[in-house]
Amino acid sequence: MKCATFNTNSIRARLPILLDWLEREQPDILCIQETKVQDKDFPDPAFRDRGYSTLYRGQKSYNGVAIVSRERATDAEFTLTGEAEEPARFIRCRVAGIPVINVYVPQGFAVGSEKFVYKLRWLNTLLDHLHAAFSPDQPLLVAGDFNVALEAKDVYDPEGLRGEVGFHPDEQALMGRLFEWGLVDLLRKHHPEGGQFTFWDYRIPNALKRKMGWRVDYILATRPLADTSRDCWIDTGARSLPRPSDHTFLVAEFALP
DNA sequence: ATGGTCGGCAACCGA
Repeated sequence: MKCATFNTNSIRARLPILLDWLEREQPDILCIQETKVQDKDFPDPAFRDRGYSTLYRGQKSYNGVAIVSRERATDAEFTLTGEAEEPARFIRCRVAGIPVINVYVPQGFAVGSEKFVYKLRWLNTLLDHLHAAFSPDQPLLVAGDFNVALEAKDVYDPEGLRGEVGFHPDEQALMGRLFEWGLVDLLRKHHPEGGQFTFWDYRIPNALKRKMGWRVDYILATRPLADTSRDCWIDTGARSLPRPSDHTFLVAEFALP
């Protein structure tokens, strides 16, 4: 079983590279963030034509999440119940019997801002949801864009970025509680050396070429599922095609049918 | 080299 996550920054703008990757890699499950499309405009036929089933929840201009899967998903929920509710950032479902959660964690704008407080609250709500609805002893996949880098080896300039949004101890502490609960960071498990990034800021000229990246996208799994993982890797996609995203594909392969 | 990102969507907001 192959699972992946990808922040598209507009699924319509990125559809050619997304479909190219889908046909080439044939994942069983793909979690998508920042679709930036209302449900009525989601490009459903492109996925159906390629043998994939879809779940999506979007809104105008901002946010938007989708889960694309070979097997039809069941038990779909689109609301992270709790204090910090916002549409189009969360999907929970089951695919082939495995619970799957796709998240687009708020970016947080700037440390100390209202949006930063909201980001911390959102992560807290996710943690509460895991405690309430799941057990770390059962298979669970959590994938998405968390907008948080964990350690020095996960950003290009740890000294310069420490304390900034996306690399702040309060965010990292909440991520740490996900791991304490029982989620395993699969890229870290298979490639602990670090220095591998999933995101480069468009506003920094030639950030990709200059290796000025962050690791903010994750595939996480509870121990029973993580124990079956064969590998996890970053795929920058077909950069020769027009309009590559500022994020990469992140992929995990499991020893499951 | 006197500029320097995207995308959505129609003036800026969000990342």
